[in-house]
Amino acid sequence: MSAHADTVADSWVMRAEVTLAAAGHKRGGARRAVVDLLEGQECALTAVEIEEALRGEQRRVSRASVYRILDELERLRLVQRVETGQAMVRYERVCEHKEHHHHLVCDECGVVMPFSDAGLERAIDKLSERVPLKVVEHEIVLHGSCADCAA
Amino acid sequence: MSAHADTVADSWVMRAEVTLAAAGHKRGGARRAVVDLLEGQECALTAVEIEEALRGEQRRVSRASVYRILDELERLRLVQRVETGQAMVRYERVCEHKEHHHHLVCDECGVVMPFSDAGLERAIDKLSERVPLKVVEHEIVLHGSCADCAA
DNA sequence: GTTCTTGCAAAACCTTTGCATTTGA
DNA sequence: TCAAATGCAAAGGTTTTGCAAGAAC
Repeated sequence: MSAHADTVADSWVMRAEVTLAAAGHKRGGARRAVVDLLEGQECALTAVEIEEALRGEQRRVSRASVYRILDELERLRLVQRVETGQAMVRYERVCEHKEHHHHLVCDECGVVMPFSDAGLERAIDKLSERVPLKVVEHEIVLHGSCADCAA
Repeated sequence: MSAHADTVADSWVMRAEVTLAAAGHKRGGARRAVVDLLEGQECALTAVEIEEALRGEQRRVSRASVYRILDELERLRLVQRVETGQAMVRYERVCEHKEHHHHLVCDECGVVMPFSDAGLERAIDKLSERVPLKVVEHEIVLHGSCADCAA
C-alpha cells in the first residue's frame, strides 16, 4: 500500500487505516489520497499545499475535504498541527517515538525545517511529569533567520 | 507610570516607552492603554481579550488599533506571539531573561497556563547553537488535559 | 438501504488595510 | 504645521458549515 510498508511493518499509513476503520470510517478516496500524501512528507504541510499537491498527482480533493480530513486525523491523533507563526496552520503525521521532530522557522523567508534532538526530548519528557497537565503532545518552534537570509 | 516601576528599575513598560520613542513613535493613548494592560498580565492574551479588557476599564480601543499596536510591538520585539493551536493568536510581553516562560494548553477547555524550567532553557540554548538557523526566539507548547478536564 | 464521504458554494471568522479624522510634538 | 495615531468600515484570507450528490459497506 505504501512504499514504506516493506521496511516498516507498522507504517504510519497502516496505523492510520486501522485507526480510521476502528473509528467507524469507510475508506473514501479523498481521505486515502491525503493519507498517502502525508506518508511521503518529511515535514509539515498546509491545507492549501496538500490540495495543490493532490491536484497535480493522484486525485483532486476539494479544499473543504482536506480540512475535514485533517480535522478527523487530528482528532484521532494521526496528524499534529504545527504552528509556525505564519498565516496558515501546518499539519504532519504523528509518528510514535521514532522520527519525532520539531521545527525551525525562518521569519524572513518563511522556510520551515525539521530538527530533532534527543536531549531536548528527554528534558521535555521529564518535565511533562512535573507539570499540572496530563501531557499528550508537545511542540517546539525555534524562530530566527536561516543561513541564506542571515547572510 | 507602572505599578512595577518602584521595584524594578527597568520595567517592561519603561523599556517599551524608550524603544517606542526611539523608533519615532508618538505617545498615543490607545497604545499606552495596551502597553499598560500587557504589563499587568502574567500570561498571553488574544487581541479580542485585550479589546474587551480595555473596553471596560481604561479606554476603549478599536480592534484595528489593537492589532496595529501589537504588530508594532512585535516588530520591536516588545511582545511575542504565542500560538496555542486555538483559533486566535495570543500575545505577551517579552521579558529579558527573567520571567521567561512557556505554555501549557488544555485542549479540552482551552485554558492556557505558563510554566518555566531552567533545564529546558539550557537545553534549548545549547541546541540553538548547533542548528542551521540564527535563533532569535523559541516557543514551547505542551498540549494535554488540565487537572479539571482529566478528572 | 443506510451511513459515511465528498464537492460546491456560502458563511463565519480572524486579521489587515484604506481613508478620513484626531492627536501629539 | 506636520507626521503619527486612531476609529470605522470594508476587504482579504483561512477555515468551517449546509446541503445535495456520490460512494462504501
